[in-house]
Amino acid sequence: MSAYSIIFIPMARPRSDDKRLTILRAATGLFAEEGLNAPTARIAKAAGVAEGTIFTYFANKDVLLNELYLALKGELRAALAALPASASLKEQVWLAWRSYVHWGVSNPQQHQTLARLAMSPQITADTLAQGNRAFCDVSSLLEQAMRAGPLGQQSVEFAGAMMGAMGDVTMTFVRARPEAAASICQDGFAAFWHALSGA
Amino acid sequence: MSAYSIIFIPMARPRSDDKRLTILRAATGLFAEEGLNAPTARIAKAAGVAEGTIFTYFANKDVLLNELYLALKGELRAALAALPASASLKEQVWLAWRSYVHWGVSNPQQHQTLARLAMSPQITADTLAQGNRAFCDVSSLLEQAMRAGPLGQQSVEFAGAMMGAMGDVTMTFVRARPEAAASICQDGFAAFWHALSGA
Amino acid sequence: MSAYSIIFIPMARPRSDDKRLTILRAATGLFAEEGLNAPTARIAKAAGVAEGTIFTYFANKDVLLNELYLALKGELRAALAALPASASLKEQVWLAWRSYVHWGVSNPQQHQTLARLAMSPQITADTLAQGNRAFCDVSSLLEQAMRAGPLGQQSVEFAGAMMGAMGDVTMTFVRARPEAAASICQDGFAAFWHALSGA
Amino acid sequence: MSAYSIIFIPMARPRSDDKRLTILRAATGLFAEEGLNAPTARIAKAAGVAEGTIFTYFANKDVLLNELYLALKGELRAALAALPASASLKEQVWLAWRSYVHWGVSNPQQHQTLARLAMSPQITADTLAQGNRAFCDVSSLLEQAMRAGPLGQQSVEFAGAMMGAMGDVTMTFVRARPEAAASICQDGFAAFWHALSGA
DNA sequence: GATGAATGAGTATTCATTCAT
DNA sequence: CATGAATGAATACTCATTCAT
Repeated sequence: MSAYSIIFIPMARPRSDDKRLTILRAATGLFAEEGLNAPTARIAKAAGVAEGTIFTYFANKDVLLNELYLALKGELRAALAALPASASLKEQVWLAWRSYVHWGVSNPQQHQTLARLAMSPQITADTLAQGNRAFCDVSSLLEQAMRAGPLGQQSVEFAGAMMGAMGDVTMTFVRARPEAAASICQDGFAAFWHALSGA
Repeated sequence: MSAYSIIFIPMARPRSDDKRLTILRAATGLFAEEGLNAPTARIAKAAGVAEGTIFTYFANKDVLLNELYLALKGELRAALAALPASASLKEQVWLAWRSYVHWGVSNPQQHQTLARLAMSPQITADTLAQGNRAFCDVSSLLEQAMRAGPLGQQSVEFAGAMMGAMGDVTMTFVRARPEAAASICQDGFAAFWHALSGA
Repeated sequence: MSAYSIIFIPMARPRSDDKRLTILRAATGLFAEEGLNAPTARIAKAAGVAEGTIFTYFANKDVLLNELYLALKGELRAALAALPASASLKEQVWLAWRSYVHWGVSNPQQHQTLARLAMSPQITADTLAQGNRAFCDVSSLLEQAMRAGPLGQQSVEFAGAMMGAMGDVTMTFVRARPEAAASICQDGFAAFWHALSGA
Repeated sequence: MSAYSIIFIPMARPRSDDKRLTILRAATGLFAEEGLNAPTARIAKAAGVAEGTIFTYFANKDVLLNELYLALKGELRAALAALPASASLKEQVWLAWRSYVHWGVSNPQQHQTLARLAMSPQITADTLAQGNRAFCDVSSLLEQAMRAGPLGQQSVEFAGAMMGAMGDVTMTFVRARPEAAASICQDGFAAFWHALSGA
């Protein structure tokens, strides 16, 4: 950026990011428990801030919803541990799958809220698109894996959506029987891998 | 009144099943477009009845939601054409899959509203259970097909949920590219069949 | 009655007085328990008639309220047993007092509803006046008794109102301690008689 | 903010007791004119506040009613001027009576609303009890005065209720003929005093 | 006449958002 | 910037009354 740039954003970042995150976290919890129409007043209380404060961080509730969607997608992305390039394709997909399921199981509120947001009419197409952008490395993995499989003629997005959907189902059943988590997660992956690669 | 009737029971306009359905249909449309918190007043207007009329057919909005869930599940069930016992297992599953995807694609509002209801905290566990009861014949198909596959150790419900989830994804992509409906539906099924049977 | 008539309405007295009374009685009970804004629908149900039937007997709810007021005043009037002209003035007043208190205690719903109606803005001045008309014989008793007392300069209505108010208080306390009914009723009368006659 | 304040506690507009009172006063007027089911919206308008504001001061209408009851009882209590211990018993009771009647006559809305609230099923027994607590000094007066009278065997509450009831009647008649206020008030008291003391 | 479904104005209450402090 | 009282449009639900059967 040139020294002549007109818009200068000082380093003094007001509106502490900390408080912003606290609000998002409180919203996540409430949305999981009461649905997306949990009142902003309750979110504020859960976050330990004043009702009005929410609106210094988010222009309105819709903005809050969209930013929360991106934040949760970001957390999920961060949870998908680095995929070691040395490992085999199947192993890499397995690692991605496992971290996805693991994230959903250990962060049930985040996962459920993310699922609800994804279905909500308040999340814009733009936000949805932007949310997917971070997952391109997983996409390229899937692209390779699906080539010879039954979805060979379809788009990577199709395979990605399948992974999300099948992963969600798997999480649900792990949650119901946590003691069988490992086998459920593995069997779910086996099913997904067959669906993807045909073998 | 026939001359044979001895006891005269005066009767006001009977509650019409037709009107009940009109309301449910209007609700389906609005819920698909605006989410489950579409106001009852708008539902009434869309159904062409007075606001109060909704509450002669449904005690409150929650009841409306739950009954709508069951009604939509029922429509879906009815759409799953009779499965010919003569056909092979794979063929029967294929027919079920195809009718499911077809139903969702040609009834997008019903499908989306059903999906939203299924995630909503207002639908009781009891309603969910009751909704599944009608699908036991599909379940027994899946049970046979999954035995030797990767989900062999898991419950039928798991397989059923997978079918639902994978079908939903398939519908979404058919909707985006209707001209490729046939191939998308088939490829989706191929993926599902691999996931289910392992072959 | 002809053998051909299916529906036989006896003397063809329309709007059976019986049903009218049933409705008034049901209203009395509900008004006592829930206040005067108990819904007409509930009154109908309690009376065992259809919602609409109420409005063939009473043009609207206000009319129902006013007619109920008069009906209850009438019942009260009927309960004030004939006052034997042979008895002394004090004894006659005592009999009137005793029957009043007794009526209120043994008909708590009637009494409470009457009290509520009397305070309600929906009862017209005309109705109130008409309700008092039947009590002129009691009035003339009071008129004689009050002459030499502290209220000697005031109107009979004043004394009548005092009797009503003091009687109501007495009923309330009898209801709270029914086992002491007799002494409470007597002491209440003694107080009233002193207030009235000054001795 | 003073330079001496160490801790800065940001404060929004504090909840004003003034506004609370304005609402209660508006409610008093409307309840007197239209009965207790005057809509909250109209109360708000009369008080010059937004509809929602009522609910920042009173959790719901029932709470408003109960708090209004206590407020009115409080006003009445405050109106019962200090009773000079030097005066004779009868004179003290007379002062209490006169201030009571005077209060009711010069605050007809307060008085009528208080009377309606006292009969309403929405006022809890607890509120009623709490409302009476402030009147114990009057009670002890009555206790002395009633000892030798016709109510000697009864509770003070009985005498208190009589005073309230007889006072209410007196107010009503004063209101009808304001020019005769003094004599009506005195005669009413004479009647009450006879009822109480027997002389 | 009797019935109860239909009506729609009316009601208490909620809630996103603003703004005085 | 934070706060939370103030706002008023919006919402689910009620209820007196009408009217088709």
